[in-house]
Amino acid sequence: MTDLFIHDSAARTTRRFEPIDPNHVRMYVCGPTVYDLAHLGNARPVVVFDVLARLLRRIYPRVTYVRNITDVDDKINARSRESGEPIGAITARTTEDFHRDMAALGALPPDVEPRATQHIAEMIALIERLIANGHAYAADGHVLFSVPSFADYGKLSGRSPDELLAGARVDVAPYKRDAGDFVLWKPSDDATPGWDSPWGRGRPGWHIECSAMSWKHLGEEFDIHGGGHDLIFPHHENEVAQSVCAFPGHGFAHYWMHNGMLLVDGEKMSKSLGNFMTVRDILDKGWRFGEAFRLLLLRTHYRQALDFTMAGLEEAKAELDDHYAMLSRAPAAPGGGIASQLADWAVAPLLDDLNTPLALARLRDLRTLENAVTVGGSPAVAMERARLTVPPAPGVAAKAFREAAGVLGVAAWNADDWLKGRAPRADAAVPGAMLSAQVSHLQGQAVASGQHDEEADIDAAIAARLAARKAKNWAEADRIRDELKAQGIVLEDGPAGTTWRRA
RNA sequence: GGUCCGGUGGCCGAGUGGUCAGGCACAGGUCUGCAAAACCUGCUACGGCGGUUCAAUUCCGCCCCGGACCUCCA
Repeated sequence: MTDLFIHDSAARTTRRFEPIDPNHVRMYVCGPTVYDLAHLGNARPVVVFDVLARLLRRIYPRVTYVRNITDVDDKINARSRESGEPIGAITARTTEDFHRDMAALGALPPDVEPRATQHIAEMIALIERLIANGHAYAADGHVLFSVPSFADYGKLSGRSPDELLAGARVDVAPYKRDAGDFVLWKPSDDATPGWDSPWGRGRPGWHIECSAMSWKHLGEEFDIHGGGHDLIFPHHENEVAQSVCAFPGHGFAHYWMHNGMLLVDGEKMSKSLGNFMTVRDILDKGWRFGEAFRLLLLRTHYRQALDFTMAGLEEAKAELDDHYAMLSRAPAAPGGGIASQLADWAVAPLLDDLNTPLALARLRDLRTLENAVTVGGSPAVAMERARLTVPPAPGVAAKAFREAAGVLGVAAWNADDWLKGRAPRADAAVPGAMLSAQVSHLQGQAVASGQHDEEADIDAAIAARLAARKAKNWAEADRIRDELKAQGIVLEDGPAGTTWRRA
């Protein structure tokens, strides 16, 4: 395994990744504010940084991946006022929905998933440090960060405080010393959640939670901080200001990574625009569309904008169908040797700032290699790209495929279950946490459909067709095939007999 | 208005100063009772105008178009 390079938003260039401690890589990614179902755009950073976490774990002996849950926020308060549902119920339910949806996208849980409400003490401690260091002040029940006190403010997002003010879209609160100052702590009235603090009963501002939680779980300084591109300003800019000023001499995050926005009809999908589609909407099309959506996300480089279309989702689903068909055909083969060499070749593009589209192209070459040696055909073109001089033995390319696909987190299901559209039963490679979350959500669908009886009917129809074919009664054989096709069952005649799959 | 990112073949989408991306769709072929699957072949593009260079899709400048951010946002 060679070196990893990642694009650092702060440096605005791609840098070789050099961990603070090669024996323990630490990463923080901004998680959801839990007041509503996750939309498609929310899923992008989850999937992107899931791939990064998998890659880091392949390279380094220990990785701590922290992704927070923001369960105190004025949007949550507003939702509660509108619906009458208690705040605790909203956040608990939405957190559970989020876990379920992300699991259905094949995202492994982070190592630590801190809740903002459980880190109020750390936030208060940070704010006290900032006041003591002369970077924050209390005013009118609020505590504000003093932007002019931090010379590097604006460095991350690449703007000067003057520019920021020129385009500011909000009125400046009277208690601010400087128009750019932002809230660390604000007072709560009796109807709003609040915690006792040196400045009275109140609640945290938006940015302080991430500074507090990354500090608590990763320390004053850590390797990678990730999130959506739209968080660079003000969220991440303010995080830097808070953390660096609270802990002078520490660099906070060494690398900043930001994923591009997911668009729909050419515009950013966002809750404020109301043009969003939820992950749940995708899953309602069938459990296989969870992984199809994950593949769709990875087919575009993470820093590019991605325009979501249903046609793209269907294409991703079809690609997975072909992958699983290959996997179900391939014989078992030992790992190591050529298999690991091919897996490394397929994964290698990820080392270049997570070039998932190229890695996926190599996965397709592994599929072609396997198909050529197990089904028949020429593996020459794929061999050339994979720099092979001899065709791999049957099963070897599939073995490599499984290993490389595991880093991308795709093609993780049992191949036969996928093809036959059965209740998902993940392969052993899929960790239990993911399995249980997916099965609990999805198992009901298949069981309710009376799947076992249906499969018996399909097998009977295939047997009847076989008899017709033996009698050279082609009309009857084709009639049976067409009848099954109308039910979404596709038959394939091969040398080893007839197989079927669900379209 | 300010800052930044992008415009690649019918569609999606990597990448590169000179030699292959890849996928989908489409067309043809091998195989097959037919079909499907699989494999093979074809389809050869880099928004516009200048500049640098022996050579630019790739570097620079300008223009056009799209998008993001400018204290709700993944």
